[in-house]
Amino acid sequence: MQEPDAARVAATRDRLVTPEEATRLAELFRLLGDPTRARLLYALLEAGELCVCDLSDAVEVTDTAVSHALRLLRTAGIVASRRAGRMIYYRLADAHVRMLLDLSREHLKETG
Amino acid sequence: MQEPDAARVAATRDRLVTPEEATRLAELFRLLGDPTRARLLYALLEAGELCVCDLSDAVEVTDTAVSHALRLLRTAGIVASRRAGRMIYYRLADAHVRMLLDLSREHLKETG
DNA sequence: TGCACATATGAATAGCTCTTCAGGTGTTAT
DNA sequence: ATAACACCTGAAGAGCTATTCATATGTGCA
Repeated sequence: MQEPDAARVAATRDRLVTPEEATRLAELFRLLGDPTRARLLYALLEAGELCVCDLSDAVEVTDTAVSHALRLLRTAGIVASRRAGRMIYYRLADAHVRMLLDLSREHLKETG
Repeated sequence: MQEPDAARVAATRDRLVTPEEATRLAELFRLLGDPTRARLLYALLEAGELCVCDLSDAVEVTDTAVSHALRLLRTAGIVASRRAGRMIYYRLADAHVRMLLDLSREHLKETG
C-alpha cells in the first residue's frame, strides 16, 4: 500500500499528537467510557458534590463498585474528594471535565 | 449505608441522565478510549481527510487494524467516509467530535 | 478477462476490565 | 473500649476487546 499524498501525510505526522499524548488522551476517554463511571460523573455534574453512599444510591451500584470506580477517576485527576467526618465527598476535578461531559451530551442530542 | 441528604439525591436522580443515555454516552467515550482509535481521530482532526493507507502510515498500525477501528467509529457516527476510486477517505463526522477532541487536549495541557 | 491494489470482514486468541467477595482502615458514638 | 458506620483495597473470575491471520469484496488498468 502506498500513500497517495506523501507530503500531506508527513505534514500531518509532524503536527500530530505524539503516540504518548494520544495514549494519555485515550486513557482519559477510556475512563469516561464505562456506564457506571459515566453515570457517576453525570451525577456529580448535576449535584456538584456527593458522597459515596449518595452516589451508590443514585447510580444503583454496589458501594464497593462505586469505590473502585472512583479510585480510577481520582487517580486520573478526573474527580477530587474531601473528607467530612466518616463520609467522603466527591466532585468533578475541573472545568474541562465539566465541559467535556456537557459537550458530549450535546453531541448525542443532535446526532440522535 | 444511608444517604445523608435524601432530598438532594432524589432531585439529582430526576435531572440525571437516564441509565440508557449514560450507556450511550459511555459508548461514545469508550470508542475514543483506545490509543489506536484516538490517534486515528487526531490524525483526521489535523488532516481533515485521509484514506486508510494514509492513516495506516500516519499511525503506524496494520491496515487491517485500521480498517477494524474505522468500522467501529463509522458505525457509531464518529467518522464518515467517501469513496474515491479504490480508496476510501475518512473524516470526522461532525463539529461536536472535533470540539470534543480539542477540549480534551486542552484538559491534558493544563492538568499536566 | 485477468491482475493488482485498497479496503473490508470473519474467526480466533491473548490481554484487559469490571464486578464481586472477603477483609481492612479510619471515624464517630456510646 | 467497643461497636457501628462509611469507605477502601486485593484477589479472582466472567466477560469483553483489540489485534492478527486468512480470506473476501470492490475498483482500476492492461
